[in-house]
Amino acid sequence: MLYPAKLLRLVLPVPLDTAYDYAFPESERVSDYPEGIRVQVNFRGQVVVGWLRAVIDAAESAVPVEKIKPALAILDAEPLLPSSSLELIQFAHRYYQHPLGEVFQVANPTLVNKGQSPPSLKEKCWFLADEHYTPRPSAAKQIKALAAIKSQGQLFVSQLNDLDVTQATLKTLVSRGVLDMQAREKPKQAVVCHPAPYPLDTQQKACLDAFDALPEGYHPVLLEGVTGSGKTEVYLHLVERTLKQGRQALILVPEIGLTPQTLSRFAKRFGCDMAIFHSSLSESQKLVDWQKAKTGRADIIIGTRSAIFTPCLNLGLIIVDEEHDLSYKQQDSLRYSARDLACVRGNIHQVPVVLGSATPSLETLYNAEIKKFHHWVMGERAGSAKACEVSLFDIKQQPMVEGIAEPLLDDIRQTLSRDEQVLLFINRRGFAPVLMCHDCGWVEECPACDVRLTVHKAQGLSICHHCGGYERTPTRCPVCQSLSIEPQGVGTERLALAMAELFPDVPSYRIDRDTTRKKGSMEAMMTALHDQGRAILIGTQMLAKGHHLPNVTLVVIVDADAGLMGADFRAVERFGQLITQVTGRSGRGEKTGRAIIQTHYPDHEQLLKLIHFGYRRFAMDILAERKRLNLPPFAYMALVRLEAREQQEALSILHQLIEKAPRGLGRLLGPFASGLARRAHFFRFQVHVYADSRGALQALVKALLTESRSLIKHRHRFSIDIDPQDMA
DNA sequence: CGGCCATCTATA
DNA sequence: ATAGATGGCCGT
Repeated sequence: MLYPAKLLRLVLPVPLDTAYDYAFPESERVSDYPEGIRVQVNFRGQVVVGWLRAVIDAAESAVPVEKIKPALAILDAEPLLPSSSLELIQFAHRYYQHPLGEVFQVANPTLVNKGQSPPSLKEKCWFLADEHYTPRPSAAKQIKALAAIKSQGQLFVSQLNDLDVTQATLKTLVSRGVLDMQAREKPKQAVVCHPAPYPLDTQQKACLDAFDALPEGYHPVLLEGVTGSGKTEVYLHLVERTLKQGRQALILVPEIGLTPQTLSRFAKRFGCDMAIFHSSLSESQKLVDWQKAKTGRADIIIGTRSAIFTPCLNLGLIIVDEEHDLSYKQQDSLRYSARDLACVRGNIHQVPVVLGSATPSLETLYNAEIKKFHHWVMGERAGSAKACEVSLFDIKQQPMVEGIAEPLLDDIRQTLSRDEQVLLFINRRGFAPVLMCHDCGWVEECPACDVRLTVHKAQGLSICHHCGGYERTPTRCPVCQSLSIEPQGVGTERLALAMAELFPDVPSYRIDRDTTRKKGSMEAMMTALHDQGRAILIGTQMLAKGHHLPNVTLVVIVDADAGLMGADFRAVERFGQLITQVTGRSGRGEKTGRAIIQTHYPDHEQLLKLIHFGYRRFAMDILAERKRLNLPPFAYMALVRLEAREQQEALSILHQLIEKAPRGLGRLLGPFASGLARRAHFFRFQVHVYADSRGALQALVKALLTESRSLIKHRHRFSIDIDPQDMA
C-alpha cells in the first residue's frame, strides 16, 4: 500500500480540542488545499462535516497509520469563509477557550455546517429571442412585459409582481419563440439613499462631523444618546456614508429589537439589498442571506447576536444598537459577547464600530473614560419632546391596591381622563409569585428547583419559571388541609385584572412573554396603542426596549425594590439601565412625561443619584465603587460553573480544582452556590476567577481547564464563562 | 446466564 | 456530543 504523503487535518463539530487527521478521498487529487474548506468524513460511524485547518505531512501526525480513514469528500474548491471570518472564529476560540469545532458551529448557519453548497443567487430571467415580434394590441400583459424587457434587456421573476405580469404570459411568449428563459444572477442595482425626513439637529450633526473626521481604520465609538435623542437617525446617516463608499454596513440589534418597524426604517431609507438574520427565518432563507452578505450582494446586514459572524466581502461599518443589552451575551455553549466581538471584528476589517446606547454598560463607559473609545454624547431629546420627570414614591405604610399605592391611583385616573396612556412596569409575569397557606405558612415550591412556583390564574396552573415544570394550583393546603391558601404578591396577570376592574371602560394591554407568544401579537398591540387615546399598559421588561409609545405620559415602576436586591454586583447597574429605559418610554410625543418609582427605600443613595442626576452620574458612581472593590471593568473575570446531582460532589470537585490551581496569576473565590442553587434536579455551584490582566486570566482559566479534565466526570456539567454578565 | 439500564471511553 | 463498550444488578 502506498504510504499517504499528505493528510487533511480537520476540526470536527464536537466539543473537543482535538484536531482529527484524515487521508485524502480516493477520488481526490492530493494537493495543498487552504484552510476553511469543508470536508465530509466518517466519524465514529456517522457522516459529519469538518473544516480543514491544514494539509499536513503524514509524518507530522501522531495518529497510527492504521487508524486513519480516508475522507468521504472534499466539499469546497476554495475556502467557504474569507480569512476575516476565520480570524474572528479563531479569536473566539482562544479568548473564550471554547472548542474550535463548536465555535464553527455557532458562527455559521446550520445548513453550512451540514455541508450544503452555498445557494446560487441566480433566478429565472427572460430575454428577447425575436426582435421583430409585435403583440396584438389587445394583449396588454404581453405588451407590458416586452416593453420592460426591451428597456432593461431582461426581466427577472422577482420583478413580475411590480409589473403585474404572471409567469404564464411569459411562458406563452417563450413557446412562440419570442423570448428565451435562463437562470441568471440579477445585476446589482445601484444603491439609492433617500433623503432624511427632517434636518439633523446640532448634536446629531456633531456626531456626523466626528465620524467624517475619523481617519481610515478601526475606531471604536460610544454613541451615548438619551432615549429619544435620535440615535437611529445618526445610524442611518452613518450607513448612508458607508454605502456611498460602496461598502457594507453590519448592524446588530437586541433580540427583541429586530421588529418589522426597525427593518422598515432601513428599508424605506435605502434602496439596496439587505440581508436579515432573525430567529424566525427558515434555515434556507438564512443561507441565501448569508451568501448575499458573503458575496457582497447585500449592502446592509442587520441581525441579532449571531449576525456578528456573518462573512462580509467589503465591510465598512459596524453598529451595535443598545450595546448594554444582555441579549448580546450568549448564555450557553460558546458564551460570547457579540458587542465585544464587534470590536474585534472592527479591528480585523479596520473599520469603525459604533456602540450606541442611552444607558451604556460600565465596560463601555470605562473604555470611553480612558479614551480607548471615542465618545459622542447626545444629551437632549430631539424635536419638541421634553425630558421625563422622575420621582420616588415611598410606599412604607401606604394602603396598597393590588401592588399600587392608593394615592397613585388618582394620578392614573387623571392621566387617563386627559386621554393619555399609563404604563405600569412590573418585572414579574403571571398572577402571583408565591402561593402561601395562611394557616400553617406552607409555600408551594418546585420539586426540581429551589424556587417558588408562580401562580398563573387563567390556566389554573402553578409554573416553575426556571425548569418549565408545572402542576394544577391546589385549592387546599397539602400540609394542613386548610382552604385559606392565598396567592401572595403581584404579577402582570393580577395587575391587569385589577386595572380592568378599577377602570372597566379603559382598554388595557398586558405585555409579557405569555401574551406575546404568538408571532406578531406584540406588533399588533404596539400598532393599536400608537394611534389610541387612553389606555393602560401592564408589562415586563419587554416594554423597556425601544418601543415608541407617543401617548404614554405616566410610567409607574411598581416594584423597584426587587431590582435593588439583586444578588450579583451587576444588579444595581442593570436596574439603573432598566429604570432609565422604562422611564424613557414616557413623554416621547408632544406632552411631557412623568415616571413614579414605588419603593420602600426612598433614601437609597444610588436610586436618588439616578433620578436626580441621570444615568451617567449614577454609572460613574458605580464605576468608582467597582474600582474600590477591584471588580470589572477594573479587573478581568471568569466564572467556573459546575452542576451535579449530588451537592457534596459538586463542592468537593470545585475545592480540589481551587487547590490545584496555579498561584500568582489571580484570585479564586468560592465555591458559591448559584443564585438559583438547584435547577432541574442539579445543584449548581460556581467559582469566581479574578485577574489583573487579560493574559493572566487566560492563563489561569487554561490551567483550570487542564486540571478539570481529570476531576470532571461524565455526569457533571462544567462550563467556563469569560466576562460573565449574568451570574445567577 | 441473558437482559436491561447506567456509566464510561474513544472518536483519526 | 454521542455511538458503542463495559459493567452492575435482577429474574429465571
